[in-house]
Amino acid sequence: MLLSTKGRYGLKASLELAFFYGKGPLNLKSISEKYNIPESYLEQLLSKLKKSGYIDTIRGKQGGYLLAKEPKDITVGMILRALEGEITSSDCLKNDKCGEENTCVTRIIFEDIEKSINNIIDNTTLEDMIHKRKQIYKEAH
Amino acid sequence: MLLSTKGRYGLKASLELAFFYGKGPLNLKSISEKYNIPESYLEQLLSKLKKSGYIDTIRGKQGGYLLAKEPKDITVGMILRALEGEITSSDCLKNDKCGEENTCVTRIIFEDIEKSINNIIDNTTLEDMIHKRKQIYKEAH
DNA sequence: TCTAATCTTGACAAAATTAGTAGGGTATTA
DNA sequence: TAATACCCTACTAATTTTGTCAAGATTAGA
Ligand code: FES
Ligand code: FES
Repeated sequence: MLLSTKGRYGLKASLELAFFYGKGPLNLKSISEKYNIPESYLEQLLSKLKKSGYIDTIRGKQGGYLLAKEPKDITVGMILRALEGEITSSDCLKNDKCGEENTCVTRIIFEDIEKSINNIIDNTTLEDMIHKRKQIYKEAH
Repeated sequence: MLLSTKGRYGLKASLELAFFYGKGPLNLKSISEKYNIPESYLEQLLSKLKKSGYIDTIRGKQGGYLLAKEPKDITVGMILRALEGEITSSDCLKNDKCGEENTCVTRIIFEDIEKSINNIIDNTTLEDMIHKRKQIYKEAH
């Protein structure tokens, strides 16, 4: 499996923040309840996203989390990498554990897979996803 | 990470068998030594591939493993799925743990990723990889 | 000022998965 | 018939995932 719940939870939360961009902070509980994500776990994820610079926080009453940049300037890849680390098809690509180095054929296909994954996640912004959500709602109603 | 060592080891071994297709069986030790894969571990993987019908075995002296079909009839996807189970970007796609079901936007991107992965692994056969290996050797020498 | 709401931090723990190890059993053939 | 090689199951170690918990810091608003 490419992504764990970290990426899934974190991306959903980011998307929620993107949806509220410009409308004030969202607190942890509201997000964790809406998407049924354990509060303390989500907290850790949002903390990572903050350290990576994608999220800002406001402490104290009425505080919460908000996107640090415009939705169009945050890609899905940024969020996923902040949470899951490098997104890779096989870790031999990063740590060359293979031994065959330059003549490994298996490597070629792993690279192909990885390129196509990166191509998707690096070319989809949170704004793109908001647009898609709007389309979905239109179709549903 | 999309693939564990299971898929990596197993794909390498399968490729080795594909390379020797029609030239008699290869024994476990020769493969495990060549690619530096723990013997007993590889044994388990090859056993799975046998149960899935991609590999035949010959017991006893002079025995070993051989591909059960022509390299052109075995895809990378078949091997990987036999070893790793369903290849997926996020398991919410299989077990709909999400709760939003039909209106989940996050799901869309996971589906895109998965399609592009499947597109690659289902359209690459072991024979394709053998051709690539030959090209690589030509370039290297 | 007091207090409740909120994020902050770091340690801890349970569960699941991965990556092996080990060893006895079975079939084949030189 | 002995050596070779696959077969099978159980066990273990290591790692990662998926949380839980508690004490603290900050702030808005009564
Ligand atoms: S580099 Fe990944 S298997 Fe060779
Ligand atoms: S279906 Fe996967 S996050 Fe909604």
